[in-house]
Amino acid sequence: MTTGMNTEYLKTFREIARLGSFSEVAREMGISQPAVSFQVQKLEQELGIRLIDRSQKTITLTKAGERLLRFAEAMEGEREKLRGDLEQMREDISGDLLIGASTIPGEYLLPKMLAVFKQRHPAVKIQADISDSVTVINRVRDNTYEVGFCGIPPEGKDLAFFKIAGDEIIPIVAPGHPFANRDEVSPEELEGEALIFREATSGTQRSLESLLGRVGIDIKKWAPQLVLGSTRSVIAAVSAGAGIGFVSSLAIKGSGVKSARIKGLRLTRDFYCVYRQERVVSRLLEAFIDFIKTYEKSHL
Amino acid sequence: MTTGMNTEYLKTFREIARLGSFSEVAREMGISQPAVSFQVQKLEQELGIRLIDRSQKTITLTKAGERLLRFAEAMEGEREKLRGDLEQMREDISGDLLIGASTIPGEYLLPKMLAVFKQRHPAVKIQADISDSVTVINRVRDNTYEVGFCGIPPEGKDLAFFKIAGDEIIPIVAPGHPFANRDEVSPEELEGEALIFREATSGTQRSLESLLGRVGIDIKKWAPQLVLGSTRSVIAAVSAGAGIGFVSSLAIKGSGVKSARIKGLRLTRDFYCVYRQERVVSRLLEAFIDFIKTYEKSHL
DNA sequence: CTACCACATAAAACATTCTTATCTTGCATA
DNA sequence: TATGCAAGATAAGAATGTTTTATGTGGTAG
Repeated sequence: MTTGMNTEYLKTFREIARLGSFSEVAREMGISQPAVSFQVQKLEQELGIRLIDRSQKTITLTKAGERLLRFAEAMEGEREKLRGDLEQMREDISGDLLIGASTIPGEYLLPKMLAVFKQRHPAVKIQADISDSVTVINRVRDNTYEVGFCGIPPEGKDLAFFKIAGDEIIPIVAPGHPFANRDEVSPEELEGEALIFREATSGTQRSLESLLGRVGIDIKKWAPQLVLGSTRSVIAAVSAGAGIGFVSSLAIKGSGVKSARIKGLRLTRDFYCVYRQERVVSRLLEAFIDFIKTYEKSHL
Repeated sequence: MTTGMNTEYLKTFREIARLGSFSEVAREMGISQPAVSFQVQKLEQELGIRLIDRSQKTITLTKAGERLLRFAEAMEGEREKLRGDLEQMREDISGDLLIGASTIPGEYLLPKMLAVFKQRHPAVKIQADISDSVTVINRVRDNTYEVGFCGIPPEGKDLAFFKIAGDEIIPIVAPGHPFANRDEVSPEELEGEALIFREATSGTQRSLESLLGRVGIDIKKWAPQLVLGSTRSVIAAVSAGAGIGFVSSLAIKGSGVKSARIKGLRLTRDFYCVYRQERVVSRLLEAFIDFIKTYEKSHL
């Protein structure tokens, strides 16, 4: 109903008071000039009184505008104090956290998340071990790790889990490769190419095998050109023009390789956060799980 | 980018603290329960900390929640003070205002507007005279009225004006009349009916005549059954079954008569607010004109 | 157990706010 | 005065945000 006065509008208003120009505020705040006009109009409407006299070349706050400015500044001060206090409360959360993660989540998902968490709770010490999904789940179960991140959901009621991200395994090629500018390639076409696999025990390779197996394709019959020990080495080999690799979509951004799609097929899988089902958890663990759960929502 | 913390969310939060239940707050505030959940989530996201513990049957504020509550209350207090001070400033606008208005604006548009203005500026005394459009304009020009409302735009550069509302002259009949349930009637059909006109000098009658004249219809050839002296009497006569009247669409709501439409024809006109073009105007007049200009925007 | 109550989640409807494009006005310059 | 420029206003459509409706989930009491 009433649109409500929000911190953003008040900030705009303070900037107008400071800079004395709508356009300049717009530039400074990275929004368009009409957006500034709009916000001022909204404030004036909500308060039922003119705040800024813009009939002359130079704009001036009205008396009411001056009053609102004081309010906006008081408000900002309170807001700052609030921020500080909440910061403090977050610092109260401290201790050590031992995490296990499988390769893809550990290398491509966790680093950013842990950095944000660490910034939010500076007093926390985190150690993250990287292994494979099965090991992660076992170590969470036996309480070696307090939390784990893996590519397969755990079984049994002793462990709780939730999905943290979706992923897709996609074929990649060097930019000069014939497939580089094609949206889709057919499974038959792949068979004739120089393929680069991961070792058979890797989670990615196993997912690839089982996902293709579901649609009747047996990749064991495809003779790989190379078998490499990590996602990074596959990407490096592909970049060097050694052939076609299959890697997690999460791993390729910024690597310069080109991705394709297999016709009629999405090789998707999910990653999970796993922890022991218990009534009592440490405040730290609770905060961490909570953070992971809401991470996606609050970071784009 | 950030959605910003607005007064509405904080109000919801205070209500939650007071009532201890999302659902109840939803009922009380006339919104749905998911809307309440949503707002709390937004707050928690923005502040990056859990505010309400809702894992048990009864919900409790966390420490951070308690802190936010104090903030919300301080905020509300400041907001209240601001409201009071602005109120005060509005009261500083005082004096007398003499307004002229033609019939339709004077009877159907102004009453509500003046009531709202009066509430906002209690120290102002307003007198509104009702006459016809031409008189209104003349009296504004000679400074008898400070502002005028009329159905025709003024000529000459000494007067400023702007549109305040659009209107349509439409045929009306009693609910039992053969035209009552028809969307449209043709001009020919009208000619044969018992017609009720206003006197020839009325603004409505003149608009009717000129608007129909433009499409080649000369209503002087239509013999009216009755010629009445006011919009209200036309409506009364129509209600009594005396025939077909032509009145402003603004005048008929709640009167019980049925409106029709003349095929292929919209008899539209606008109403204007008129005042003298001067550099210096009284604060009262400025506030009044400003209010009228923004009235439409801020009241639905 | 089972029913119920309270909060969470999802999808779609709905509303607000922003951007782009264009207009108007005042002022400075020629 | 014309002419151009800079600042703000306005309009229409795009992009976001918020709410609703419908449904899921879990805890608690009977």
